[in-house]
Amino acid sequence: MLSKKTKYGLKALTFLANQKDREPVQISEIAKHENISQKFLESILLTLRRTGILGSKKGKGGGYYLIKDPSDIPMTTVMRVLEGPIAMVPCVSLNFYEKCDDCPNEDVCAVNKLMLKVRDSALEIYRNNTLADLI
Amino acid sequence: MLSKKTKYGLKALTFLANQKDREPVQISEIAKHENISQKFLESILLTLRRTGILGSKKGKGGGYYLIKDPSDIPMTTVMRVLEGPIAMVPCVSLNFYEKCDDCPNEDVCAVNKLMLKVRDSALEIYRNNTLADLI
DNA sequence: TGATTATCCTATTAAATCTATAGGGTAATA
DNA sequence: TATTACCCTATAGATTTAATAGGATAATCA
Repeated sequence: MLSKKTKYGLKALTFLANQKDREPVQISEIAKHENISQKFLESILLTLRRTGILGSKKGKGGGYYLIKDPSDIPMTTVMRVLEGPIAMVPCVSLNFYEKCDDCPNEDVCAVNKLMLKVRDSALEIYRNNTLADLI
Repeated sequence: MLSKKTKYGLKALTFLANQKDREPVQISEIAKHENISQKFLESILLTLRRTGILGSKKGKGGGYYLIKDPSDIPMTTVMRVLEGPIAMVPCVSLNFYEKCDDCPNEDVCAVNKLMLKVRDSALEIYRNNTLADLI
């Protein structure tokens, strides 16, 4: 199941991408428009800023804004930052690989075999979709 | 992330599919061979039996066995039984559809749009892979 | 028939994760 | 220098997942 963190993050990003200009938008405005708990959204936007997807401005007239063109923000990046690994098991993860401690041999593991295919198909979607494709 | 329930269930199913004959295999044997908590596995096998994927036999010489040919057990069935909906959000689920209460309009929702594609790609994998493809 | 075997079933606990809130700090603006 | 709005950490509440406990039931076989 997709976490609310990711869901809210995606909604916030598309809201920002839909702005006419790149002027900062206040957290409160995004939260209100997208029906999101403001404080929760605050921490999500902070994460997105730290990753270099968003920029921010303090003080009056401040807020968050996209730092890149929506077509330069692939869903792989967004998903990994918000949701974590795209793979459903660590042993098929590209960016977060980890050996399963209960599985003696990856090469003959059915779970590994199946989840590798699932990962590849998901990856293809995320790679071929940018923020621009969602608006 | 894939739940351990699903992971263990898949391992148990492939173990059964790898048996030469269709003789019942005891829970304890599967649990030992696949490094799974026996009691936890017990509840998983029970679920698989209730869904009609496995058969069981009580008493001496009893155990669990596949009730169908591995090539007649698609991963869509297995995943839905063990993991639940294939979709990552209820609003794009075929078998477990539910409207999001925080989202006023599905048609313009970015999350819906993206997750629909992800669901379709996952579904294609699960539909085209049976238990026979995992062994 | 009765002892043994192994599944069947419910309830409960323990652990982990997710979601949300609280409360104040910091920097920019006018 | 007052106001605005982001910045940051900690924590609590809720939910889900994983595992355990303990016995009931049914089949087998001597």
